[in-house]
Amino acid sequence: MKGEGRSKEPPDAGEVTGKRPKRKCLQWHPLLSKKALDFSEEEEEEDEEELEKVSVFDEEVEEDSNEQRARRPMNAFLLFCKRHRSLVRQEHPRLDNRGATKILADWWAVLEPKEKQKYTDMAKEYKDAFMKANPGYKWCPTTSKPVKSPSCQPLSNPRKKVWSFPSNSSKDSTTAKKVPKTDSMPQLNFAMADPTKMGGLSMLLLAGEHALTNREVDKQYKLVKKMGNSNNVIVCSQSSLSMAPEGKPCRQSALFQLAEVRYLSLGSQNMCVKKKIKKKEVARSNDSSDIPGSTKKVIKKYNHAECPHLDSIFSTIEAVAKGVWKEKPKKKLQSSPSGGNSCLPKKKSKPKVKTCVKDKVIHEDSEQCGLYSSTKVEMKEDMTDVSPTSEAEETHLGSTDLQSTMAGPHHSPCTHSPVKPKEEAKGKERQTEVTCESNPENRGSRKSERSCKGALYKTLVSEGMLTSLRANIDRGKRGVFRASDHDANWSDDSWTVPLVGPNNPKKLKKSKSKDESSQGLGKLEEEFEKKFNSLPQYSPMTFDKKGVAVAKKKKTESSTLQEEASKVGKGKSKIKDFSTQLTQCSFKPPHPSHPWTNLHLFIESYFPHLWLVHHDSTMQNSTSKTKSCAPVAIMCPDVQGTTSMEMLVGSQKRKARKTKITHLVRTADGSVSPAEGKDMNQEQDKKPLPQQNLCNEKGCYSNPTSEEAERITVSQELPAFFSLAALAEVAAMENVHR
DNA sequence: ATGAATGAAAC
DNA sequence: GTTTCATTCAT
Repeated sequence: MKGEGRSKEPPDAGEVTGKRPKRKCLQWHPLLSKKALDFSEEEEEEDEEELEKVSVFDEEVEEDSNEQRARRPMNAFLLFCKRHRSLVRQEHPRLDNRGATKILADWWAVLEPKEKQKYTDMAKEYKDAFMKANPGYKWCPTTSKPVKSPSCQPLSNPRKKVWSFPSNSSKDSTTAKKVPKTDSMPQLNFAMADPTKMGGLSMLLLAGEHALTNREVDKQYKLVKKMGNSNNVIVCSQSSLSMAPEGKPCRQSALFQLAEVRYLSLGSQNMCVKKKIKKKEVARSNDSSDIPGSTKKVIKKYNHAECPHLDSIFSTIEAVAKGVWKEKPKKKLQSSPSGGNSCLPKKKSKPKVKTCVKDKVIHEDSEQCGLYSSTKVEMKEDMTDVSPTSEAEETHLGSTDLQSTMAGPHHSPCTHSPVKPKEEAKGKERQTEVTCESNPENRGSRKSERSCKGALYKTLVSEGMLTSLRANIDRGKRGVFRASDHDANWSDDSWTVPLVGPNNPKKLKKSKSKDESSQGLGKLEEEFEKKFNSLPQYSPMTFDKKGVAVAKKKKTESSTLQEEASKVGKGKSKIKDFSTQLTQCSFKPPHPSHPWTNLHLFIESYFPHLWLVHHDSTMQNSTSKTKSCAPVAIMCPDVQGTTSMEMLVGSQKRKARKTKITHLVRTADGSVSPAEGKDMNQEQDKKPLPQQNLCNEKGCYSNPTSEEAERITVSQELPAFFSLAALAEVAAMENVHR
């Protein structure tokens, strides 16, 4: 087992294709170098390393430090997304994230530079801080080959450095060298601690995060291990909690505090480590499942981290222990309990795993901590001690935190106790500016959670709390509002909405999980949150207006269209595959008899943002032209980006990846069908499809024949734009008949 | 795990 | 130019 991990390494390192390393690479390095215990291959950067290290305790090889890989800082757009996504969701509850992202992109596009400024500034600050904290950080870790940067590599092992965490990767030239052996931490801390630089909370955050994650964690783990983890864990969580409140007074000092804490050695408590455990990891750990340590570690992490929510955590842990974690569990069935053992999946066998998961879930429900074997025991311990406290604390903190953190004038609305979301919902109705959204998400320091988010999220989903709840809400709301307005009260509140049923464990859990996140945060995170929250949040209305304005404006300057069209025609055309989008929307084709108006409604409901544009610009076009290519065009930005696309603000700048491109090909029978494959591009280039359904010089689609249209309508497999076109066609025809 | 967007960085 | 990966979270 131990050895195995290593075996993997060679391939990665050895073969450098020249391409950037993929995720795989990430997984690789930490253990390998060391000894890779059982984990042999770690999946992801973060967590594993820690785990492993722990095991190692004696010596930490530098690699340990490396293992952890810091996450890239968010860019302006991402910050914007994070800040506004909830708003978008409020407006369009139906939309899934992808759709929301599109809208966000549109919004972003229409924002004036000035308005973007804050975001870009923050992004920059964030980045700078990050880089300071992580001197040698590479965005894209080089594979085996070190890039040019000196920071990276150690001669001895090129691969080891790959990940480039600052701490270890630190530059050789500077002091870094010693860091690895002794304690890399100190340096980092200091750097961060530097008052002059402290200005950016982001920096603080990063620094703190980073430092903690790497070294601190290791240390903690070690300590814990020695001491007996369960207790430690508890302690940690408590301490962190207690500190939170007190910390608020001085934000700037947060960093310092962290540093202090660390150095005190206190022992373990330092704040929260936020790492997410990847499934793979889990799986691996599982392999080694026999080893109690692994489980423990996991548990610990969670506690510290932002995942206070014990229940979910436990379940996750359990899953991890089993090695099943990754799978999505369906709760419905339960298999025999014994099954648990049987499923130790080293690999991911889906079916089996599922079963296991189910078992787990069930167990939990029934006995909360029904774990298996060794894991079980430990878990219990932790739980007993922790649960009560943590829970109470959580709640408490939850509100407290919010207030202190959110303090911002505008945030007030958000500060509500989790318990009563409803009220807010009412008031909230359109107050986009306030940002309730920040509340749930931000407040929770979602961001930091990123690390654990994946796991947590999965857990939630698996438990059915998240998805189902959300879906239900959506649905319900939809039913009510749907036609009328999209104001949608449905907002983030709904998330909190636990109201649904206090009794219901699921709900509770859910709400809890949120709270937990908030509470779990460290000060640093809080700071970050603050800053983040201070970013302007623009109301949807604003964007709508802008969008319209832009559209109009663009419309006036139609000249560009031509260009685009020609461009497309040249063969550069790459078509995005919208079919997925459509399908995602649980698209239901309107009844053929639907009149145009209905069609519009339909479109609007499914593609709100598109509709927006369409409304404005396209419609007119359609009037003049007999054919309604407008909607189609809208659907297919890249291609006929021409007309309508132009109006669309933003997005579509990027070309679709080759892999994602769907090409239309006329088949022998004359029908059009999507073709996949890389070759398609070439084909397209060679044979311009303008003649086909795509677009003609004017940038308009030729309409499919009615027959074709119908056929298409039936099968949803076809690219969205075709489907829409077909729909439109059908609808139009029907209308005419009437 | 995927994808949807933008953007920064590394190729 | 292309590819990764940052964010979120429904699927």
